[in-house]
Amino acid sequence: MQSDTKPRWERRKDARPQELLAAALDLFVDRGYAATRLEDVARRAGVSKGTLYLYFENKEELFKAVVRDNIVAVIGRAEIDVAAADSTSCNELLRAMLRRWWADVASTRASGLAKLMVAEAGNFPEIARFYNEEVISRGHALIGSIVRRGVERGEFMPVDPEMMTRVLTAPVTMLMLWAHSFDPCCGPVDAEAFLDTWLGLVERGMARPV
Amino acid sequence: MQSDTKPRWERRKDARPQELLAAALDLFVDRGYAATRLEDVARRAGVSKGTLYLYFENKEELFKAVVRDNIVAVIGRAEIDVAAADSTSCNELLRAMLRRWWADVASTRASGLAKLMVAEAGNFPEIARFYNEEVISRGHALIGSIVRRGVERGEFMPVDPEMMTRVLTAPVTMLMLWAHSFDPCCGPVDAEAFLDTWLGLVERGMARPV
Amino acid sequence: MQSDTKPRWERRKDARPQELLAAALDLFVDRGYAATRLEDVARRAGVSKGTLYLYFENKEELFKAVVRDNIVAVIGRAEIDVAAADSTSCNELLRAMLRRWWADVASTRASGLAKLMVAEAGNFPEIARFYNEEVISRGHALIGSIVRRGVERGEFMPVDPEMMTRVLTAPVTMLMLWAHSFDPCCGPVDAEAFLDTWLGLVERGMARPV
Amino acid sequence: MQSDTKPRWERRKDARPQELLAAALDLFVDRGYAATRLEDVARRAGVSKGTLYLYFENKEELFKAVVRDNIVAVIGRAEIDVAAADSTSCNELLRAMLRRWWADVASTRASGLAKLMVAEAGNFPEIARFYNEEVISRGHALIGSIVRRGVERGEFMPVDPEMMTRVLTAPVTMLMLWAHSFDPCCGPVDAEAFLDTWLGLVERGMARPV
DNA sequence: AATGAATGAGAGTTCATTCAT
DNA sequence: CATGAATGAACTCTCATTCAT
Repeated sequence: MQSDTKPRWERRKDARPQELLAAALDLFVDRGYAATRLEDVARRAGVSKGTLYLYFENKEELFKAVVRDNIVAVIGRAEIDVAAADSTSCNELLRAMLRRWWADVASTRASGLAKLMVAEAGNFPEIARFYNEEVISRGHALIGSIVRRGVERGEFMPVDPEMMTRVLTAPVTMLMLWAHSFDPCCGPVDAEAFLDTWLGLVERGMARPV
Repeated sequence: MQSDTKPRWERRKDARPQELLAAALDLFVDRGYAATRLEDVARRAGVSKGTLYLYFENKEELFKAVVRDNIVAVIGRAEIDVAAADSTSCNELLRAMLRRWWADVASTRASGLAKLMVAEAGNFPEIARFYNEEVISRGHALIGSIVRRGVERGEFMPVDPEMMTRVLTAPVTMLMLWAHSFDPCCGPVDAEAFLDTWLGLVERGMARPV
Repeated sequence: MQSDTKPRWERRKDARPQELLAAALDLFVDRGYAATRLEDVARRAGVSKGTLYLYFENKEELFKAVVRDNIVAVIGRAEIDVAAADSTSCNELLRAMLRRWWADVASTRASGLAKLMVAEAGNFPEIARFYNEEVISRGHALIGSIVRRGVERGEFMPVDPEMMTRVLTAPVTMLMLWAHSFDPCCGPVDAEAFLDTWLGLVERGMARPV
Repeated sequence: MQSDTKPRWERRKDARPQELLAAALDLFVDRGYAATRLEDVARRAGVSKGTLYLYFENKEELFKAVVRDNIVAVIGRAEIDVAAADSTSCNELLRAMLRRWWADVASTRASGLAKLMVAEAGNFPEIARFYNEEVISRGHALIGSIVRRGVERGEFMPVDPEMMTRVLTAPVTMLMLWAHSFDPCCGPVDAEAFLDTWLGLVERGMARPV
């Protein structure tokens, strides 16, 4: 369909943003915000420095776009599923959501964004607020609704749903953070075993019944 | 408390490295490694940019010194206490250690080190390994010994001590990280309520006994 | 007025260079050569950036074309009129020419060219020389011929016609320059009042006492 | 007093701003704002690019500083002299001021700023306003006060002082503009002859017949 | 003829590091 | 010891110009 002699623009405008976002995600995640050079992002996406600026206004906007691009769809789908799962036991639903979070986000490259946000929240309060509203709050609301339902139905102990939600999400978040901080240099955590242990604890606690 | 034989400026001189390390810790924690300007560190310590180089070879060495300097002896004391607390119930001991960690480290300025390490471990593998050995591993060993003892004595459910240790420490670690990332711009977490909820869950889980 | 044999887009095509020149004049006048972006010129002319290069080799050539294109035939007509006005009093003729200059050029958009040339003459000596020959010199010759005639006929004081010509044109030129520099941000000058004051001074200062 | 082996900083901090301002004036004047590279300014001042930023926040601030540095003192002194010259004839005073303006500003390198302001007023409305207030308005007020006094005393024809002031300053301003636009490529104007012609015209045109 | 995606040299700006004083 | 002026490499961002479509 096309001669291969001078493929100056092999790819299409439509694909560029995604290619750039993918490249940016990779580099931001493993070098951090400041250490990521836009020229490297461009090169990894197979374009030149200037091209990047056709699609993103500046480095900060690129960063925001990466954050947006890697979190919205996942949360959106999860919200729908939870709303539809009224008949499932809350315990089952909670376990399913936490495992799904792991499978869909935490075990993927996108988990690096969590570390990135922890690292850069101080430098980008605006993005931190954005991430808090679009990711953390929505995630908490999702888990929180399950906890609340479970408490109301008498499936769960009578706990403070807000706090319990933070507690419930913390270990999975830590799994994400380890993956992009200590794991690479101090050996990886066995995530499956960790999750099993964690979900077991959630279900029944540490104390041995007498 | 301090000998008065030395003239004032010499006493100042001895304090310089500590003042610089303190200033550097604050800024590294707030802004991350790359975004921290040495000029700001110097100014905060009340000296000039050039003076900093009399005490630290370069930015990287300063960073390493900050990490090394802030690995305090808290763990050492805790290790002794745990070894001595043979008669205490493991449940009590575990709760005590987690609360103590919170009180002595996580709620203090030193907690910033945790965020710093999570943020920069990828860029400083060597120092991450060092931190892992001196802090994380020792902390895990400490908590792990309690868990193992509890399991052996039949106080705790038969869990994998290694994994359970990671699980047990994760929420408190998250509390430290939040304090230096999202808290400043998205409102603080109520740490006391969080800890209570967390320790409650650890003891008995979510499921309501029938 | 225009043949309808050509289809619409071809008529458009013929108009393109003029549309581009008009857009370029506006922007060059407002922002100067360097600060004018070719993309803005193209957009203002309703075409794409690439199209501009079909008509002009590069930015410099566009600039030169703008200057050349805007050197209108006004002077030519004025030259004829002056030659024909042998019987008019030189004072009347001089006043008429200065007012006409104002009415036909200085008060119109074309006056921007003067500002542009003052601003960019240093960077484009070649085009400055061209402008000098085609506009300034001819304009000076025109006014100069009236002055010389007036002096010869004893209507005017015995002045140096060359110098007096420069003097006579300066205030009207300034009016043109103000219109495209300070007027937009510091409020416009009342041109009519200015001209009246100016011509009054000229009349009293030029006329030979009887 | 000082060995000449390693004269890394030959000049003092105190002298730097002036050296940089002088270099910047030269380059801004003959290349225009945009075409002046800060590296060239620095090199001409004998320092490196970075040093420039120790003294001026950015290019725009440097530009403003150049404008400020080259106009204030002159106008200030003239204001004092005019206020003190109450007994001089207004005609004499006016001629003296115009000649002095020529001698102190218009014939010097600083006159390039007038051209620069005309060229860049559109791009820097803020500086244009500043220049208008600090230079043009003050200059006009100065000349205007002489005109008004002359009219009141019956030395001058009954003219509108505001307008006449603009008229009176226009030719000298044009002299400044020519010097930095057409003169270099089309041959210089004989400023002395021009001024004589101009002042002659002014004298005859302003003086009230007895 | 027209488009607009792509390029890459070039300019402004920052900051770790040096060193004469 | 302490200073802070000076440096220059490195990075972000711009825009004239090209060229496949």
